[in-house]
Amino acid sequence: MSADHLFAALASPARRELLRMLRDEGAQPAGRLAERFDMSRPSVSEHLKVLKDAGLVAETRKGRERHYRLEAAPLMELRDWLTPYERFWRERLTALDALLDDMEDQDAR
Amino acid sequence: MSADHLFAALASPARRELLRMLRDEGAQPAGRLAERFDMSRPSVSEHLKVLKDAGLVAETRKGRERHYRLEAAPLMELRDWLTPYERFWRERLTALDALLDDMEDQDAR
DNA sequence: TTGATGCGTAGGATAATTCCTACGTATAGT
DNA sequence: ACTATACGTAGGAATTATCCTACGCATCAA
Repeated sequence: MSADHLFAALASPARRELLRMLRDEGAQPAGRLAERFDMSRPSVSEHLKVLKDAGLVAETRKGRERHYRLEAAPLMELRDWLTPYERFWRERLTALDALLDDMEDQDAR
Repeated sequence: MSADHLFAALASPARRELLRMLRDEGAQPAGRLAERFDMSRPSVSEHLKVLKDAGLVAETRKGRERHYRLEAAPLMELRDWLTPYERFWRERLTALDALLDDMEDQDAR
């Protein structure tokens, strides 16, 4: 629920890259993620922990492996957070449209 | 353009609150924003600077005042960043639907 | 021109983040 | 039982973030 954790988790490029990998390549064990990362395996583990605390990732243990999978629900909260700004954005656009219309009126004279 | 600056700017609750104020109350001078903030005025100034560097805010100088206004365009980039995750989210939902359908089939027997 | 107002910048203390290596724990295979 | 594998955690160094007070620079008002 805490938006703070969510935004903080997304602030790191490394964590966003992890999310992207899980999104495009599906659930994976931590080690496989770390292999293609320019970062030590333990550091990747910590990033995964941050993502887990933010609810962006969930783990299922399979033997000694831990598969991580993307949990997109918090990102939909982010979309909700964004909504009132979209409205603002559109207002700005329509204001711009109005301005352009005025300029056309000027030209028409 | 750099998504890093954008995400980093949004990581701070104080900065998100500033954005909300500008969104809900319109453009304002820095001092008026700081008045209702549990934070020193110079600190608010720095937060505004971070927001400006991220393109989320623009200033227009009016005499000795500086009016800050929200620039929502970068947030629309954020929405674009979000899009491929929405697809993932829907896939999960349809997978859940399929599962529920299966369970109904089971019950129907 | 003088004094007050609106804001930003400088410098610094403290806390948080980010990365590492070393180590511990649990499972799998032999 | 013993070794190798897949991880996480501990502890610490280096960087960055976050806040403050003190100060400087314009602008306005008289």
